Amino acid sequence: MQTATTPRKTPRQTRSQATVESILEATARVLAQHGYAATNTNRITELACVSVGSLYQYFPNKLALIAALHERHVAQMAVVLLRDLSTGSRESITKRIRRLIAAVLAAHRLEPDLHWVLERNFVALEPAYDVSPADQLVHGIVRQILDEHRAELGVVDINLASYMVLRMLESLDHATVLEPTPHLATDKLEQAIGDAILGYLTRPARLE
Amino acid sequence: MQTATTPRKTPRQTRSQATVESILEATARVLAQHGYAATNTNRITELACVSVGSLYQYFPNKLALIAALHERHVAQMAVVLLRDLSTGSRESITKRIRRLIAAVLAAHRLEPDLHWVLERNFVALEPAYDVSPADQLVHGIVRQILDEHRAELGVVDINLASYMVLRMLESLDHATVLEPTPHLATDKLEQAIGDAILGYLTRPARLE
Amino acid sequence: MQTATTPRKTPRQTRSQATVESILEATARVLAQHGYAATNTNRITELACVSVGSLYQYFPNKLALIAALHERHVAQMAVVLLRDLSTGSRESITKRIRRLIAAVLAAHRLEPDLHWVLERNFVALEPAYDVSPADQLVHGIVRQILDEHRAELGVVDINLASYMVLRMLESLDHATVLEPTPHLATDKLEQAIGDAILGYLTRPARLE
Amino acid sequence: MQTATTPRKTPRQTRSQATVESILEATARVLAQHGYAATNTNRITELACVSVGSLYQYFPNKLALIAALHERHVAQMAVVLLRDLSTGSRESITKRIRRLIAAVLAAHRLEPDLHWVLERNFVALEPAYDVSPADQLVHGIVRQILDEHRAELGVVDINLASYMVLRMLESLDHATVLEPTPHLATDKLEQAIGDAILGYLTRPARLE
DNA sequence: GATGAATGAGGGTTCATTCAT
DNA sequence: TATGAATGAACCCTCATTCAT
Repeated sequence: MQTATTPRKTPRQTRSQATVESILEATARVLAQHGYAATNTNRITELACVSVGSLYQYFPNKLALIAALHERHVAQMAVVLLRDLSTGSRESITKRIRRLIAAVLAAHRLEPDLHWVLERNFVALEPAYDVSPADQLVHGIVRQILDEHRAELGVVDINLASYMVLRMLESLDHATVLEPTPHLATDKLEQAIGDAILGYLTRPARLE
Repeated sequence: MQTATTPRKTPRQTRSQATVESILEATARVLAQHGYAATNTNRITELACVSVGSLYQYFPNKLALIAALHERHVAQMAVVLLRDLSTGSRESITKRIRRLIAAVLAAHRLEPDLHWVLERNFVALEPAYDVSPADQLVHGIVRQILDEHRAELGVVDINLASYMVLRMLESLDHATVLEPTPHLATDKLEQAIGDAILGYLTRPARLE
Repeated sequence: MQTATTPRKTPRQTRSQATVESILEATARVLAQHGYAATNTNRITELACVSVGSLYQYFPNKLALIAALHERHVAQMAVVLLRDLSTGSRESITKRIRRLIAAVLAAHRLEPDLHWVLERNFVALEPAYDVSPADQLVHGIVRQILDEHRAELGVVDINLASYMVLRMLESLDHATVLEPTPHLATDKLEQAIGDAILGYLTRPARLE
Repeated sequence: MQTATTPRKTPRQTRSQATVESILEATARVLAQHGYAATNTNRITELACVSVGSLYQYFPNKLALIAALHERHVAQMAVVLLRDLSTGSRESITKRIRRLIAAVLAAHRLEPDLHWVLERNFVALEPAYDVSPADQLVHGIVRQILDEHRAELGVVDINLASYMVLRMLESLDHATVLEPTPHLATDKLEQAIGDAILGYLTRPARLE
């Protein structure tokens, strides 16, 4: 079953791997620098010092190329997340949340512009790509934290709570990394994101 | 000084007003249904039952057309916001925040898909359009609330706080309106958004 | 027999005459200022403060409009020529040639840019317009001069000679009026044109 | 620094060279046959039996294509001029002028119609193209002749004189080659052009 | 008579994709 | 396998001309 965005063939020789690598790298740079609309196969292959034909030897079409790039990108993010989140499962909830935020921020800082472009254009096109391995990883960790600290927190609906936390994480990270707001120091923002999430989770009473 | 996105001429007769209206309407529908990339002048004019020439009588180019649509859209959002936010400036902070959330949600529900597409594609292209009247309105109200309840809240940095509140508002509303999450009832989500913002604002102590 | 470039109807009322006049005037200005390619009916009617419909009430199409303008222009040139050439038929050949040159230059100076544009674009399109009344007038005068001074000149073939004189007149005048050559004073050029034509006509011996 | 009329890429393979050649050839024929206004990329590519895409692989836009054609054309003219003018620098002025006229006529006869169209439309659009290699060549030769025969001639102002000679050359050649005047034999015309120029240059006295 | 809204064929240009070499 | 020349559907936009009001 060969979907439209499946890579055409896997390169076996090292030379071919280098070609594919340089194509992906070029795609990433063009996307990040010039945006989705200005990203065309000519620009990519020129920057990659490769002929168009080569591109189509490994990718059936443009979308598949970008899908592959997306996959590679989220895989790289997942590496960072796994590295930063593999420990600390016995810490306080505050520590764990703060650690989570730091990890997600680090992952977003890998290639902010590329991430931005892919998120805005590609994922919107292909909703299936929304639930990437990295997303799932973060998702799982959030659920786990909420689960393990359920007693401690006033949270009733874990589904709702984790959804909220994920949304806040994502959007605040986006804002922090991708839109460098002048006059707002990054460390203060990171602190504030933690405050917001923890505030939501641990809010003692509803002062209606 | 005629910028590239200024409408070409204002329709005077009722007939031409109807034409412009139908063009804008068609543009909105095509954008919402098919997305930015698939929105071309042919599709628009076909749906509007109008010739290409008519489009270009009133808009100097495609971008100007979308700019006009954006302007119209945010104006409509502003109407809703003004209607829902004109009162209640003497209520408790909780009430005010909840009212604000409800208003912003209502505004986003006007044309969710169109809003989404414009936000993701058009505004990204033309950053000048980021600070729409509607945005400024909400921005002002948030600052005002924080200002007037400063004593009550533990907030120190008002810039930071209002930035955070705005981000949370925006992204959570987006999520709520644009991505109909199954298993999460809208009213509960709205409640949760309030909880999150109020939690952030009124969080009594930092439990580090 | 209604050819394609025949004016549609002659305006009888003074108001209509004013309209036609202002259309022609606007056409002349647009042609002279912006060139043939940038001359379109919209620009013309805007400058004329007249609706497109009005234009098409008096001219069946764009070509007819320009033909009419051309006709008007050469008529104006003819007026100047007639005024300056009506006397002096008994003077010396030198005087007559110099007078002719002065007259043709004066005629070209009426609307140099417009003349340039019409000559280069319109006449090439419609070769029939090449032999305008003004041309015929000059043509006749040249023949007459050559005829009357035949004995005096070494000229044998009057056809050839008048052809040559006309060509020299035309091109040198063009150059003088339309391409203001720096470092070459106009009066010296005018003198030189006379020298050239007279030199050709009166050249005593062939120094082969 | 890539100006708007610089060719896009130089064809390396023989196949692509043939393509470029056939495009230029087709452009020349369309221009010569149908004129500047009726020359569009569709017509060109159809006649060249080539797709539009191919045209735009080698020329960034229509103007660049025509610029390239112009360049090629004047280069071809320069070849003829160089061939015919490389000798004879020690002959009498009469011989030299006659030789010059014959050479310029030969160059103009290469592709009269194309030359005409390019001169009238393209060069007028892009004045930078006015001073082509061929022009400069002729210009230099005229100056040289006048300079070397200065004593012999009554010429005082060499600037003025060479300007006049060039104008006469150009316009008379134009007329001779491009407008086949019936009843005027070409050889007689060529003779007359020489008479005119020599007459101008050697005119003994001013018979005012 | 006058207006100007509406039309749509036509033109320039791009770019994903194919395929002969 | 790699190349890059060739393709052509599709897109944006212009402007001469018509016609209902």
